[in-house]
Amino acid sequence: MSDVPLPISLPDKPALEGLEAKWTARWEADATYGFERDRSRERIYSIDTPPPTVSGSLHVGHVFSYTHTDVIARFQRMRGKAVFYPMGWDDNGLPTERRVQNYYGVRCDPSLPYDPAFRPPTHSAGSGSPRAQSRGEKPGRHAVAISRPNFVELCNRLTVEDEKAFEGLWRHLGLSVDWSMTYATIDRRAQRVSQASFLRLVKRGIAYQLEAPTLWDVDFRTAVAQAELEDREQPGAYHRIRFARPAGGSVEIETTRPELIPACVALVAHPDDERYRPLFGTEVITPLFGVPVPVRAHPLADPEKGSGIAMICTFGDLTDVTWWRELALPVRAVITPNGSLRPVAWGSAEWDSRDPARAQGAYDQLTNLSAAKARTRIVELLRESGDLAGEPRPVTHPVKFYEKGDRPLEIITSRQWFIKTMEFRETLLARGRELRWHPEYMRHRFENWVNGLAGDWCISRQRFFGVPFPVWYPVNADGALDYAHPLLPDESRLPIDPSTDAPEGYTADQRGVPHGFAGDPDVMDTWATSSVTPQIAGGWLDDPGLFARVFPMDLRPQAHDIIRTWLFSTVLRAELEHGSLPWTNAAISGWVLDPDRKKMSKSKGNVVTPMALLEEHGSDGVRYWAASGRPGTDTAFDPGQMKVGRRLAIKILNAARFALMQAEPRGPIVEPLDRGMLTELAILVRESTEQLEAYDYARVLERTEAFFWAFCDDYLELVKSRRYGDFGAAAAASANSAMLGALSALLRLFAPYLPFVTEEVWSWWRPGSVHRTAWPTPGEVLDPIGGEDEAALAVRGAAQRALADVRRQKSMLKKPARTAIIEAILPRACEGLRPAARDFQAAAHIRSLTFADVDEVQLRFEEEPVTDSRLMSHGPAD
RNA sequence: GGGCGCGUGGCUCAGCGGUAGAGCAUUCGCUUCACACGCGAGGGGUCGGUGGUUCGAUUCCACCCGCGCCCA
Repeated sequence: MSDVPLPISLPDKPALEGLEAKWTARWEADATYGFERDRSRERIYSIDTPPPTVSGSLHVGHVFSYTHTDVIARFQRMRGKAVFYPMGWDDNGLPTERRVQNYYGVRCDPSLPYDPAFRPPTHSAGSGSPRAQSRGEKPGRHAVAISRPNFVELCNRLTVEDEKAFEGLWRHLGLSVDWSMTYATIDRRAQRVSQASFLRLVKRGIAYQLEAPTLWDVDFRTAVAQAELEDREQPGAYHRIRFARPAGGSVEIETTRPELIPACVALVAHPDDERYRPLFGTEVITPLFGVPVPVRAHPLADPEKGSGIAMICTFGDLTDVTWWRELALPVRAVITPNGSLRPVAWGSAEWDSRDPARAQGAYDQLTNLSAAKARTRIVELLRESGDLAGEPRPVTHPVKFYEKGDRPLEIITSRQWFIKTMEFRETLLARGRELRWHPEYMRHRFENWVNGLAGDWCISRQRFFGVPFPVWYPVNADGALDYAHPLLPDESRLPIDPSTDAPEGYTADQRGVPHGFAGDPDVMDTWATSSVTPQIAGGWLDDPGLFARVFPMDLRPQAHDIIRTWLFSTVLRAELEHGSLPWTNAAISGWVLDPDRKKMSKSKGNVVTPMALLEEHGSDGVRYWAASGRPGTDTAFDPGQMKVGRRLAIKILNAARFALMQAEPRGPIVEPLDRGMLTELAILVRESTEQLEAYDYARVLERTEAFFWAFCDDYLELVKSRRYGDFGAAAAASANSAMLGALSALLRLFAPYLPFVTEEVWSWWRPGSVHRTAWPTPGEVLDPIGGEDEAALAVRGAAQRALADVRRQKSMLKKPARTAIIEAILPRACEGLRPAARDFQAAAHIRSLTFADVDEVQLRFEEEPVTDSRLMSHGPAD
């Protein structure tokens, strides 16, 4: 501790109020958390923070997990690393579109031209029914249709506001982010990186387009990826349905989706199923529509399920897709992108029927109905025709939904861009083993997901506010698009928007005309951009010097629910682009649970907004709660813990005030209690450093807190009399020097967790910011006492225990604290405190101390202090 | 159905081979000159169940039960 002490200036009544405002302003003005980019790689610690989605509201879960990251960032900074810690905003995609629709009462119609004079309707004008609002897609009858560029403008306008609110909250929480490096996943830099990376993948054949069956949300009218699915238990019913055999007789299948009978292309049973073996290779006739379809064999058919024979449709589920592909079946699609049944001309080439008139009569009653309504209607038709065997049997079964959607997903054939993943599965598993996970067991989530991948990653989304595909297609003489020869821009032009920019060699007026061009209408999946945040933040294309210093990054912190999306896709992209991991460590946070042990819901998070929490308990108090949640562990939302944290912060203020209020004289640390305390502190420092290196921040906080509390309640009490000078200047000097050394180290140990109170106390007597000060070392703590002092450690322990023994006796006898002890006889086991007997006797108010063969502490008290009231009632003779 | 995690005092959680710990809550006491947003003390648990390994298990192993998450 060689720094020159400042003149000590102490407040009369230290308090936590106002520290957030005071210190966030100072840190900003001093660029305390500015990244020093000229360091060499090994002296940099780089963090790839998941950009929060600004259109969602920030909730306590964000505060929780981002605090964990900040603790690590602050620790590494104090360890001497230049910490690369930018914040990003994940603006693009559906959440923002929904919010803009609801907020402004508009909807996007890409067919409209840009209107430069457009003014958004006031959002109070109403935006549809509550249900429509909650669903987000249908802004209501009175929503104003606007062009895509106008819509994107509104998206940008709203996200700017959201970003300000988010940044304000993060600053108030005390995140040590370098705000000069902030990015958004929709800004030009992000678009350039996304598009360039995409183009490189196209050129290498890793990104490809294909017309294929794709999971599709009929409300949002967009393709979705496997990672965005979730299974939901839904009520449904098994319908037993008769298919006639031409030679007579029938076969009964069971299905939960009878409305897809017109889309049936085959029946399928297990190859070993004796019941159906004779039927393989024969044909059966679909009910109502009279379509001859083959009976086929395939091992995926489950003999135990239903009747053991199933119908294959275009497409009822992903197994249908597998069967369709592997059995080379035809396509007979009836579901449209909006989820209704499309008109069909029965008897035409693709829609063969033995009785076209009857098929048409039946099907016309289904046309334009939603799948759910068509199901109800077709059941009635089947019942009338006698093709329904028995009554539908209600069941509850898992149905695939888009995680943000309201209606079951359909499988629609459409043209989409994909990134190859299946052929990299082994490589990805190897990368997963290479990555250091905190906690280790989270690796299984990743492996589980990679092993369960069912297909390549579909990255096209039929949305508006996102990164456009930098692709055009030539328009043939007949007006059709030539998908086989996409027109790609030179990388130097990026970012481009194919809906407003023209490809090289074409002019703008050739858009959409024969021999002209057409832009790809889609935008990229939000993860297609978010999976390159290390490249965006690290300056991959525009700042190679920076990129080389920060990539692969040191840390990806995130919650465990997005391992399959964010973590997975980022690992994939880094592998494809750089042949490396994107980061060396992944620190996985748990969730915040409400008192019912459920994940804290959005609505609940909104009841107690994060800012209100920070204001009530103080940022340090909330951070204390957050940092006590161990890596990966779901943690209960617990205001009680925040209060504990707040009390700890107040205790730090008061203890520091005590230590600093009479800091002279200073001198050699010779007293055993002082030496023992510092020896113990050095052990804490050493172990804390090791544990923080291993991302075990919660344990460090717990142990530092325990040490600090004992430091206050035992050590400071034991040395109080001596430091006030009762035993002479040299003895006081020893206490003061030890106390200040300990305070300095303790403030630094607490600094990553409680940045505000530690900075406040630091400013009373030390130069600069505690957050730019070197992390304490055992050597630094031990230097003034010439190394560990085991004997002193034992003295301290003995004194602590004996003090507790005396306090116990005194408490059980209900003596006032200041009651003096004329004589104390302690068991010989306590004799170890002898070298500190002076301090011990002063703290315990013991006049005469002896050791003897007794089992328990024996105390003889002086007469209790006589109060005025006793004088009145008992008289002076007492 | 598969994977992972968790089940320790009223609550929230540590510990993880040697006769049970913390904080909160509760009870009692104390205005002790840094702090009553404080200090001291007490009560409270057969560490989910059953087997096994071991001189010895809350701690290791197996199975079971319950809860949660992820994936089918």
